[in-house]
Amino acid sequence: MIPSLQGLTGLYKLLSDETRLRILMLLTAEPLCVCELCGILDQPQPKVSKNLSKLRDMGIVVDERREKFVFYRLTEQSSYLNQLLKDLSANLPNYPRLLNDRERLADKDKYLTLCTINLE
Amino acid sequence: MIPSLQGLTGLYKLLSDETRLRILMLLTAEPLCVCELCGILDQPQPKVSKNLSKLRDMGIVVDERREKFVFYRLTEQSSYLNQLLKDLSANLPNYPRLLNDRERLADKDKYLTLCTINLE
DNA sequence: TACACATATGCACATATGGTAATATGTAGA
DNA sequence: TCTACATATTACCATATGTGCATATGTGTA
Repeated sequence: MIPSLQGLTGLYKLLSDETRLRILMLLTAEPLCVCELCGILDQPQPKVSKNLSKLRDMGIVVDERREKFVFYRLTEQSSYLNQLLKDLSANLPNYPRLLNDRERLADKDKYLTLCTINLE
Repeated sequence: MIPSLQGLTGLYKLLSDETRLRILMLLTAEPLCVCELCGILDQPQPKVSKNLSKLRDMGIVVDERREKFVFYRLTEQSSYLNQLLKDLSANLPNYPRLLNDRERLADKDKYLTLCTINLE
C-alpha cells in the first residue's frame, strides 16, 4: 500500500467503527466467511457484508469464494495495520466485547448453516 | 484513560481527520498555541479551535492559558496513543505533508501575532 | 473604559456515514 | 429447471460530521 496521508486517515476511519474493528480482530485470528461473521457478531448479514466491502475497497481484506461461501482474510499489504492489530490482540483482555467475540469464534461451525437466522 | 471499545473507536475517529492528525503530530514535537497551529497548518482559526476542542473532550490534549495565548499539549494518559504517534513520527518521511508541517514548525514565532491574517 | 488581539462558540449548510428492508445475484443440489 | 441457501446490492432514511461565517468571550494595554 502506498503510504499517503489520505490513506492513513482512511485507515483510521475504517478502524473507527465498532463492527469493522470486531471483524478485523476476528480475521486476525483466521479467515472467516460472511455467515460465520454474522453468527459470531450477532449482526444482520447486509450490515456485515457492507462493512466487509468497505474493508475490501481499502485493500485491507480480500475475499475468496469456496463453493457457497465467501471467505474473507486479511491481506499482508500494510505492515502498519498488521502491527496495529497485533498490538490490539495483545490487549484483548482489556476489551471484553472483542474477547467475547474471540470466544464465540470457537463455535463458528454452528453458524455455517444458520446465517439467515439470528438476524434482527 | 479507561480502555473501552467505544473509547478505542472514538480514538480512531479522531485520528481519521487530516487536520487533527496534523495537529497531533505537531503537538508530539512540542506544545503550541492556537495561532501558531493556524499559521503552521495554514488553516482558519475556528477550524483549528474546534478540532482542538474535540481532542480536548477526549482527553488527548489539555489547554493552558498563558496571557493572551492558549497552549495545547498532549497528555500522557494514553500510552497506546503515545506509542501510535511515536510510530508515526518514525515514519514521517513517508508523509510529505506532515514532514512539511514539521519544517514550518521552525517558523512558529512568525505566526504568534499573525493569527487573524492568513485566514481564508 | 475603550480598544486590539486571541480564542471559543453558535448557526447554517453540505456532505458523509451507518443502518434497515427489499431485492438481486450467484451457487449447489434435487 | 426449480428450490434453498449464501452473499451482494440497491434505495431510502436518520444522523453525524466538517466547514465557514458571524459573533461572543476572554485577556492585556492604553
